[in-house]
Amino acid sequence: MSKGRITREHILNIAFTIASETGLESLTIGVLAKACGMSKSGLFSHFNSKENLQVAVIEYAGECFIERVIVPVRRKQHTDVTTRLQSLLQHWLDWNHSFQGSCMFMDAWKESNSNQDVLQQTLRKQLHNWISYLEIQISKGQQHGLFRQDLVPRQAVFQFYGLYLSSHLFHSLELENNERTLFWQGVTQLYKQWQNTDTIN
Amino acid sequence: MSKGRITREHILNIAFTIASETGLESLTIGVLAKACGMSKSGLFSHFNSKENLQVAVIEYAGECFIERVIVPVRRKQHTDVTTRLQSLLQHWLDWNHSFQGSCMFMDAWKESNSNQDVLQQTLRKQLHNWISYLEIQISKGQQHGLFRQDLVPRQAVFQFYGLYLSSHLFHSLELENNERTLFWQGVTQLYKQWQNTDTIN
DNA sequence: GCATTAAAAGAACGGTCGTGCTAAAACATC
DNA sequence: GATGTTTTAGCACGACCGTTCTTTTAATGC
Repeated sequence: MSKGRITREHILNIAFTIASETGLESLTIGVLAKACGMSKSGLFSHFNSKENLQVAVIEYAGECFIERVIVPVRRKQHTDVTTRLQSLLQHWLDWNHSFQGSCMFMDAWKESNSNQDVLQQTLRKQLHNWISYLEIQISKGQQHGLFRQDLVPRQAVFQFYGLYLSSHLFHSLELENNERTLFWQGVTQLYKQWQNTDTIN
Repeated sequence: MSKGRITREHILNIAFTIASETGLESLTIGVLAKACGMSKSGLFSHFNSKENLQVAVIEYAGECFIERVIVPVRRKQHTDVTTRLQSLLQHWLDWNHSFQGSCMFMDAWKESNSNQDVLQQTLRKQLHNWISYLEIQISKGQQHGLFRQDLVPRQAVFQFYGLYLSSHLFHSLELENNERTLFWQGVTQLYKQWQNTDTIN
């Protein structure tokens, strides 16, 4: 790998850390350059625009998300669907703990405002990917007879996402503890109402 | 009312509109001054610092929230608890429709990062107020025999908030329609699992 | 080891930010 | 209508932003 690619990766790594802690908006070129121990223009030449940098950071974060959330669960192919889904939620909840207790993608999504820019579209694609991945997991649960057949996967994902967002919000308001009791309580209740009644009746 | 107070109120009104559309972060003094048709320094002298302006805007938004969400429902004292709660959710969902489809308080909460500043504390207080108001409504529902006795109000509010946040997110991702089908579906399911089983058994 | 290419630094630019200071305008009071 | 008090405008400041140049340094290929 060329020297350029290596330092570029190094920059993105540090940029991801900073953006995780203080938001993508606060990731300025000057601050990032200082954190990397290099000059503004030296860093700039790797991306040629602020927007390209932001997009690169989001894509880097996307890879990191897959690494931290999806891959660990994919390894557990031998375990049953329930525990794998549970594990997925656990990793999702923990993937990007910052002091503000939020999720980087949610942060970035809030910040981006103009509907046409590249950054917004990159984020949109990543969020869509994650949502449809979750939908597929729900469908698998249905196929294994875990959930009732009339459950709409999107509705289920919608509710999962709600608990996820609520957990972040309440945690940052100091109304949710570190064990995420409210979150897991909500998940349990969702399972209960989704469960396949065929096996009971 | 003195002229100063009048223009101050006028400024806050416009500021609230701008912040609703493009976020509190993007509410710069220069932009706001231009929108108000006055000079930067003229506007500035009403607040003496950016932070004071931000706090004033948040407090103005809080009053507006009460006006739009709480007051309309409080007027319906004659109707039953269920429809009043329903109406509360409806107004909550609609109170601050911006093009990005988010809630101003959520936006602002994401943006504020330093735990000690006045802005963050102001926001925190407002969110706490709203959450405990919702908890009280749930308690009232319990007292009227609407919900089961072992329902924890905070848990209920946690789930309401989840649906609220999820609805905003999915709407901005164009995965939730304007009738908020996914949201209301979620609300219905929550009611179902909270309902008092005494009346059934 | 040298020539070529890539990477990094340095300095400067126009712009916008929040914030002071001072003078002018608008207002209220008598 | 003159006086004293708010309210507003004008201007300048230092700081930081993203970006563009030119020059120097470092890595690469033969």
